[in-house]
This record gives sequence, structure tokens and C-alpha cells, in this order.
Amino acid sequence: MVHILVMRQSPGQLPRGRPREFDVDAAVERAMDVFWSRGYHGTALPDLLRATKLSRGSLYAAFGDKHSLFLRALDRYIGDALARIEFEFDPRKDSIDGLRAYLAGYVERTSGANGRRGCLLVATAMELAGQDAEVGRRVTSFFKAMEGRVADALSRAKAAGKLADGVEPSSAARILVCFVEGLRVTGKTAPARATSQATADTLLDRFIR
Amino acid sequence: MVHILVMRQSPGQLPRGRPREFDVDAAVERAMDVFWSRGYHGTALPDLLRATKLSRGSLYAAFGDKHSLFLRALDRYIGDALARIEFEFDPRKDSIDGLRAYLAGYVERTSGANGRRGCLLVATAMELAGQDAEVGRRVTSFFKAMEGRVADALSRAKAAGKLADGVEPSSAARILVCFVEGLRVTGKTAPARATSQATADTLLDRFIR
DNA sequence: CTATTTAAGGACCAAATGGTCCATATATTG
DNA sequence: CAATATATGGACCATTTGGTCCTTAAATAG
Repeated sequence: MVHILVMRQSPGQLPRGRPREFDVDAAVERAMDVFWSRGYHGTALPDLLRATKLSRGSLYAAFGDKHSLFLRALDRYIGDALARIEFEFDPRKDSIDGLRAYLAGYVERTSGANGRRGCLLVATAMELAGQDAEVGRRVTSFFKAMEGRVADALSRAKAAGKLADGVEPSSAARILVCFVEGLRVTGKTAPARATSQATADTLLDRFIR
Repeated sequence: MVHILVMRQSPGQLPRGRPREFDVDAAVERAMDVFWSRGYHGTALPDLLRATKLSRGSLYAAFGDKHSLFLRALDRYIGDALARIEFEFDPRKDSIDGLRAYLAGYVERTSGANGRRGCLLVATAMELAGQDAEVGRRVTSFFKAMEGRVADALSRAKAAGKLADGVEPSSAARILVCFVEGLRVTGKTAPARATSQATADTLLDRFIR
């Protein structure tokens, strides 16, 4: 198991020799889709080769091994999720609107066929976080980051007098994070969107004034 | 792939021939532990043989194949969980006490080392529920049963005038189920018990008078 | 154009996978 | 005790696993 350090040349300085023909990011995205629907152990090399349209040689040269490719896919998934959160909780927007958008997004992603598709992060947390330190660190830091953003939004809401009496941003944030991750789990049974949306609304209404 | 129908003789009527030397239920329990910590795809036959102390022949004769054994293990896990819920929500006990016990149990099982151990049902839901119909049915029916029990307890609490204004048992039950399943996910990061307990308390306090 | 450097793709590999089968041991019934 | 029925455990198997390597193709720099 040899790990190859791929250090891309500084921009402007082209690498010598034949340049790579495929788009690395696109390959990572394809791989992410496969891991997403089959899990880490459930994904075999041929699955990845088919999805990325790469040969074994190219895949191993570019990514090292299955585990490294998985980590890249996971990082991409996490990056996308964090970017979305960053957008939803943009401090220039109303914090309650942000919370509503955040919950609505989860409702959308965890109901019907979307729900059945599941979540790479949650699936990975359950499958590997306990045994794989590199995965464990990513999972921990993701939840921490998410909780932080939610807590920030709640703090702003509180400062604006929009929270119900006695609601503390930090513990309410933990509740909301647990709730949305729970949606990802129960979402595997493909619940109706209207039901999930009503449930989320009911929860949020307990926290806002 | 041959499925063998194992129909135990009615008690008193012993089966002919050499009786089984190992305890089937104990073997299922051992297998459950392995699937619990490694997942379905992550568990190899030798892992199961080691844990159950059976030879391949005995294991296949008794259980058919890996998948059938997994289903038995999952059914046992679900049975244990339902029995616990049945106990906690015993209608002869105070419904609020029942809800507190229910949440406290999840807090206990999802914090520290227990949390890192994870949950066979949630892991299975994420790994297989979408692809494996037999698993999917079990997952769906489990969540439905749990939600029902929680809703019943909330209904009794409401009838006793113990719920906060405007709290509807059915949607509050969905919230609590999502919350505890979310705890199972975030529990993979081994959070401190005190924190999780405080979070659960905060949530419940929003629903009771 | 030439030399260099790298990508590409497939042949190849050892190990592990889930699963079958058979010879043997042994507890039961009559 | 004899006959029967079944558990046991290991040998065995085809397939698949993740991973390596080598030949060939091709784009670059000089």
C-alpha cells in the first residue's frame, strides 16, 4: 500500500510529460455517488472503475488506493454540505429564515426517493467512524461545525428577540442537529414530505417566539 | 443458495437423531455482536465462525447463509429494543416518567464508549434498507412501532394535562423519534453523557407542562 | 524532431470471499 | 444392540477482492 503524494504544480508552471486526460474532480464525484449508494465495504473496485470510466492503473496512480479515494469523496461531500450551510446561515440574511431554509433542505433531502437515497456522511459515520480514525475525525469535525453554525444563527435570533423564553442557543442547536440527522435515518423509509415538513415546523415553533 | 426451513418440534416431541450441541440463540447473539460492530458487508464468514465457535457446516446447516443469519440477528436486536420500549412505556407507569426513562436510555447508549459502539438498526438502515427489501421492511416497521409507543405515551400525558399547550402527540412523537435516532448518529463521536442528557432534558421540557 | 515524462489500460496476482460437500462422530429411537 | 438420523468440522471450490506491474501511447520541453 503505497501512498503517492500528488502535489500539483503551482499554477502557471505546467507539469512535464503527458497531462492527465480525465477530470480528477469529476472522477471523485462519480466515486462519491457510488460510495453514497453502496457504502464503503459494499463498493468494489469494478464499481468505481465503471463509474469513473478509469482503468485500474489510472485510478491507483491518481488516488493511491480505495481508502484514499473514499476519503476524497467524503471530503467532497462534507465540503458541499458545509458550503450549503454557510449559504443558508449567511449572517446577512434573517436568522429565522436561515433556520427554516436549513430544516426545509433536510426535509427535502430525507423524504420520498431522496430519503431512501440516504446520506454518505451518516452512513459513513455508522459504518466506519468507530474503527477508522481518519473518518472519525472528519465526522466529528463536521458535526461540530454544523452545530456551531446552527448555534450562531440561534444566537442572532435570540439577540433579535425572536426566540421563545428560556431557549438557549447551544442546547437548542444540539437538538436541531440531532433532529436533522435523525431525519436522515428515518428518511430511509421514504416518508411523505408533507409529514416531515410538518414535524420540522412543529419543532422549530417550539423554539421561536 | 438453499434456504432450510428449521421448524422446531413441538416441545416434548424430541427430534430424531443427534441433537444440536450448540445454543442457537446464543449463536445468533454472538453473530449480532459481530454485525453490530462491523456491519453486514464488513463482516466476513471467518468473523462469524470465530464469534459463534461454529464450523462452516454447522453454521450453514443451522442458518442457511450469511444473509439469513444477519436477518435473525437483526430480528433479535429489534426484539430486544421493542421489549425495552414496551417496558419503559408500560401504561401502568406514569407516562412522563416513561418518556424520561426512554430518553435517558438513549442518552446512556449514545454517549461515551457506548455511543461509539453504535446501533445495529441505524447502521443497517443506512447500509442496507434502501437495497434490501427484507431489511427495509423491518426498519420501517420498527420505526413505526416506536413512534406509535411514544405517541401513546404522549397521548396519555396529554389526557392527564401534563403536556404544554398546543403539543400534539403524533407530531411530538415523530420529533422525539428523530431526535433519539439522531443521538445514535452523533453518538458515534462519543459525546459526554452530561451534555447529551442536558440536551434531551431541554427538548422534553419544551413539550411538558 | 528528439528526449523525456507521464497517462492509460489491461494482464496478472495472492488472498479472501461466500458457499458446498463429504467423511465421521454421536445421540436418539425401537 | 442395531438402525437411523443428524450434527460436526474440515477439505474443497469458483469467484471476487484490492492491488501491482508492464507495455504502449502520447503530450510536453528543448
